[in-house]
Amino acid sequence: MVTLKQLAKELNVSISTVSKALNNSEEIGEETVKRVKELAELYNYKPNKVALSLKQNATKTIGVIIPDILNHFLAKVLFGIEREATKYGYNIITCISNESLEQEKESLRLLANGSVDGFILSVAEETQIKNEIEHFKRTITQGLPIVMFDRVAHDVLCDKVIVDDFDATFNATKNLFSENRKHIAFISTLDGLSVGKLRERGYKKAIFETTGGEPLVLKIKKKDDQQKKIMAFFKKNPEIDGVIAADSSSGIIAINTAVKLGLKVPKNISVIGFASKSDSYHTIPQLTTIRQHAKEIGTSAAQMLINRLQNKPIDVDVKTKIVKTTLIKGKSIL
Amino acid sequence: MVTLKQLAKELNVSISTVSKALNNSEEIGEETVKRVKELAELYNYKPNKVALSLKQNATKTIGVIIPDILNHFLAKVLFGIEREATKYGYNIITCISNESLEQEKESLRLLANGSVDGFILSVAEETQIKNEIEHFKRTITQGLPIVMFDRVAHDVLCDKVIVDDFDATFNATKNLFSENRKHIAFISTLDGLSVGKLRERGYKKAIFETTGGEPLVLKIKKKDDQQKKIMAFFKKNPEIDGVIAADSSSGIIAINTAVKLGLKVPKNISVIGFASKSDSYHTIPQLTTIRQHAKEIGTSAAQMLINRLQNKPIDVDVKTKIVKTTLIKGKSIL
DNA sequence: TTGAAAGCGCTAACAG
DNA sequence: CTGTTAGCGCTTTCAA
Repeated sequence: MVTLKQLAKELNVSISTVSKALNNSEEIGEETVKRVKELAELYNYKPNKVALSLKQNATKTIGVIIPDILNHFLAKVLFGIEREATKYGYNIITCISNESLEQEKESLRLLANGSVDGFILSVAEETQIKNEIEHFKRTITQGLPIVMFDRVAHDVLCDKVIVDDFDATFNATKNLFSENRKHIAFISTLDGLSVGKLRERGYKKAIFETTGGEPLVLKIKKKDDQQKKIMAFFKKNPEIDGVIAADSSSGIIAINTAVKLGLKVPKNISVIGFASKSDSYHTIPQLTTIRQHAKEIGTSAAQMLINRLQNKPIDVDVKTKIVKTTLIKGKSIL
Repeated sequence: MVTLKQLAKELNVSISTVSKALNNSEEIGEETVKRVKELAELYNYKPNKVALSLKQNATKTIGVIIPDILNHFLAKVLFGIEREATKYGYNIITCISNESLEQEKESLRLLANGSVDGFILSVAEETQIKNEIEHFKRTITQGLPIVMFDRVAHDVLCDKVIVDDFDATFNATKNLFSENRKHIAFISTLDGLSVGKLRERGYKKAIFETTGGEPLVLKIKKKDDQQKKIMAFFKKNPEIDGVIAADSSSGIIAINTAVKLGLKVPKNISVIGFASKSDSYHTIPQLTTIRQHAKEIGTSAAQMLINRLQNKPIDVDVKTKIVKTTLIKGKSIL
């Protein structure tokens, strides 16, 4: 890479002249500016980012820590963050915590050394289970703002972007009741997560409000065979005529399992799942989905962080933005 | 963030003494080292990454440019890259080209200013179609090594990690012939990509070698309704008794469609698709998949790049690593 | 209109 | 054993 120094030498002027010329300073003579710019162009000069960062004490880089890149929702949020960040001239450094508290801490620690100006993150499962928040607080105290999305630590004072998980399942369940379903089950692989709990509560509230009957909940662990669990669940509870799935794969597998068991979807059983558009094509009939607008969540999170970074006076009041879900009707409900 | 300067002042020693003490230099007295380390600990001192990068003229950061983060395969490669990079103390800056040549160029340009030490990338679809490679060459000439994976530009001299796409579909097709299938179709959404073409060729070669009959190919465009296309294809060609799907969703939809049409899988029709483990659970029976070992591809790519970065003498000969696919039998073939 | 110098935070050669 | 100095590439004040 060419440096100002090299250009200056070649042009027989000083480094500062070159710098000013390239930055369109009024101070420099027209002729000089022209000469400088031409040579810079020729050598494809680009200001060294690292030097700029050091000088300006800001990297224009955002640290993003997500628990799982293979999760379609999280990947899509990342996409949204990347788009928005790029738009404002920010780069993103991505770390994957793998749902591990240790890795989350480590990533935070490693990047909190001037590598990034702030963080956008979704809390790891282990962190939520152990309810650890010190590492977040420490980071914020150090002067690095954090924006949390989806899985948030409520006790940490920072900006947040969340989904209306409770309302989403509440409304979805109500929806199935309104098409006269009597035995609506809830299937979830997200038991350890704040969002999983909220979704379960929304479902239960709808059940209690409507029938006063017993909720029917199937919790699946990561290591379980999801297909087998769901098949066994359906066989054991043949009265099930509606399913709310808290995650994308459970909804897909529920439909396929129902079909396999000879049930007609949606004639005999309705299914609604948290899933993306592309997931909904993985079943026949197409899955009715609760969309979380992952990309918008990413966009909002990035906006909030960049906003905070650019408003120098440390704004004390934190904001929580709720991105509302939308129920997109496929053919899996009446 | 605390700096050496502040520590030095507080300790009444020089900056370099502090620096040396913290770096366990032999030069510094035991007592001093102790005092320095204690204060550093107290203030949670961490060397400023940006200053180090400037000094050492290396950022320990890798630029990763991928065409689509929502593609499960690419996301998994990214995961592999992140793991391996982290292991060696490298961070990754991720850019998403969105299959666009312009964005790919822009990302390369924006990061080639000292932000990263090298690149790992998979070529955007538009770039492959237009066959543009100048931006890659320019970057390499600038001294930034590139490692390409999966979708590579063969005319660019750089390290590459690729999949044995041709062999994979060739063998998969042969496999279906060996279970006595007579009318094997090929379904692909990847027509514009180098890997899509290779997969088609592998299939065709197997067809020609075995039956001498006509290949039966369905190409689906991004904007098409994939479910409808596949349904129509099956209806128009009821003789089909085997399917090789070049992408993950086509395989899943093919099985679901077959089931919908009343066919028994695998009794009446076998299906093999390029897909991940989690995808294979999206069908009943479980999809037989060609696994690309995405994570290993990421790991290898990262290793190759880091290796090149650490072997200062610019190694001229480039390597291409082929990661072999594995056929994982589900229940969708005999 | 141009240049010299300081400084961002750090390391390292060299001097004391 | 400790300190001074230079320098990584850049911007910016101040001096010429």
